[in-house]
Amino acid sequence: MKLRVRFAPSPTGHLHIGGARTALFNYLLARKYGGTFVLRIEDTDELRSDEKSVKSIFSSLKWLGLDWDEGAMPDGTEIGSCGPYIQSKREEMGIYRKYADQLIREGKAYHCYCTPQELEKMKKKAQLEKKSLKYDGRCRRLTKSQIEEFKKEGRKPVVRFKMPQEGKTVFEDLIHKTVSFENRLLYDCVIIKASGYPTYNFACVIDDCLMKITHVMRGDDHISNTPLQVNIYRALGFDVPRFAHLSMILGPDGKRLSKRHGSTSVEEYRRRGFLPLALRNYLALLGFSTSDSQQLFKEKELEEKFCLEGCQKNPAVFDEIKLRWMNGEYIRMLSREKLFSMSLPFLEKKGLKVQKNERNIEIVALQQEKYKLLEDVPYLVEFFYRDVEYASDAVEKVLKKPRARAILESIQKVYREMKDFTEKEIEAKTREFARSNNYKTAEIFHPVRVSVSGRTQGPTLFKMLELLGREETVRRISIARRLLESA
RNA sequence: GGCCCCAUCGUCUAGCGGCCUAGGACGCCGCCCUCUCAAGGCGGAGAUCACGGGUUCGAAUCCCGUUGGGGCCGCCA
Repeated sequence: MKLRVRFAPSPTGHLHIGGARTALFNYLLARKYGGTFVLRIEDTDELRSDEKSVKSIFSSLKWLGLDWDEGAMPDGTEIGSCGPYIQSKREEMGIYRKYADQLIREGKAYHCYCTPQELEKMKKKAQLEKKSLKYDGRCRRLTKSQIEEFKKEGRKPVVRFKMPQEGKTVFEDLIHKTVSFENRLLYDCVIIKASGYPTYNFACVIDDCLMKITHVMRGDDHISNTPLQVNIYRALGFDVPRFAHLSMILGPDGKRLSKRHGSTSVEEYRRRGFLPLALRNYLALLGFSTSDSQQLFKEKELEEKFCLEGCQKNPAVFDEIKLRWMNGEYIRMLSREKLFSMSLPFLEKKGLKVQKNERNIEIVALQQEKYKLLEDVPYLVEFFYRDVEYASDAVEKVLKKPRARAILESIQKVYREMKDFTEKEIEAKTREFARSNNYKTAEIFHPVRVSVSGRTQGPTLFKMLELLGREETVRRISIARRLLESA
């Protein structure tokens, strides 16, 4: 049987890091074994689901390069023969209702007329008596007259699934091995809400079955849902799929990753200049590793090396420092042209309108090894395009050195008289100047650097001057000299 | 509180009974390279394998317990 996996987000916000990791692992598993990766939208929460989130999730998945073979597509169409792939549409078709009715007919489910307030009271009471908080199943055996009474009151019932009350529900998890639950601790969960919508646990089972999903890979916060679902599969006479529960991703404080830990949506990482392949690589290493603990994976290499055996049971702390390192690695692997085009939006955001030409490509590439994020690019290149802002520490520590004034005056003259203002020539002339005047090279290099860039750190000096051009170099040295005179 | 899951350097992890005086990666420190900053190269610190019992000739690896952390306990998914 061909492997089929799915990613089934609920559209209640942007794609979260944890969701992205789940999607990635499903994608990798499908690619590795030549299976099918299905995308299903679980929008059965009528209040919180919205179209905007669907769009955002699509765009994040697409950005990460996690293409799906089947399911809802960004243009509103659907691919595949198991559709619709959006649960609200499936609900409209009465798919869930049909199976719920079947269960009721077979005596495996029943109507429950308890109101939320009554359930709340029940829970409070149980709490006081230190009993289990689960629903007590009181509506399992309602008399005809009781039902009439409720109907007269206008109560809208939910449908509850009759959970077995003895024995154990056991399943083999591909990552956790055998997981077992006592049935008497399970409870009759709601499968159809009063609104007529299915609950997650029900819709999920129906759809995974109808969509012929063979492997359900998801976060291990779903482990406790699994016995419920297994029993629903069985009651319906469905085959139970294989489960693989992935460990959680935690924040630095060891708590489940959430907004208060900083950026948590893929969208934010994109905005900050992380590269999709870098994020993908990093995410893959949260809960997966090869036997040689490989860190960096080339394109397609993850698809080849991914396997369930390499998946981790224990939770992983999300380490942005390591992600940044990895992002730097990926930025360094970019071609100059690619680096430039990817940097453009970030330059524009900072008000730098930069044409695509050889000079500008070179300017951006000049400090390629320094960027950790694309967001770093504008700051590191801005002085090429804007008036220099002299950093105070640079002025104090370098420009105000006793001999700097005289040196700047002389070297400016040298530059002014040069014919070919090229990297090689500038270096030759500058070194020659140092030698004949008995200066240490550093005495010249540093003030020149600060003069043209305003900073003590920057690209390699002579290339920087060449790119700035003779005019601009000379002009900036003048500005620096004037600054010193007025100081 | 009940149930479930988990437990190797600060972090991600290798390890699946002897090769482990525990390997790699990030981060940290030092040195080298060098026009600065990076990048790169080399080296270092960093884990009594949570703790306690077993099993075994032998345990980070298997079993039990304890502790700690996390998850779930919704007409949310």
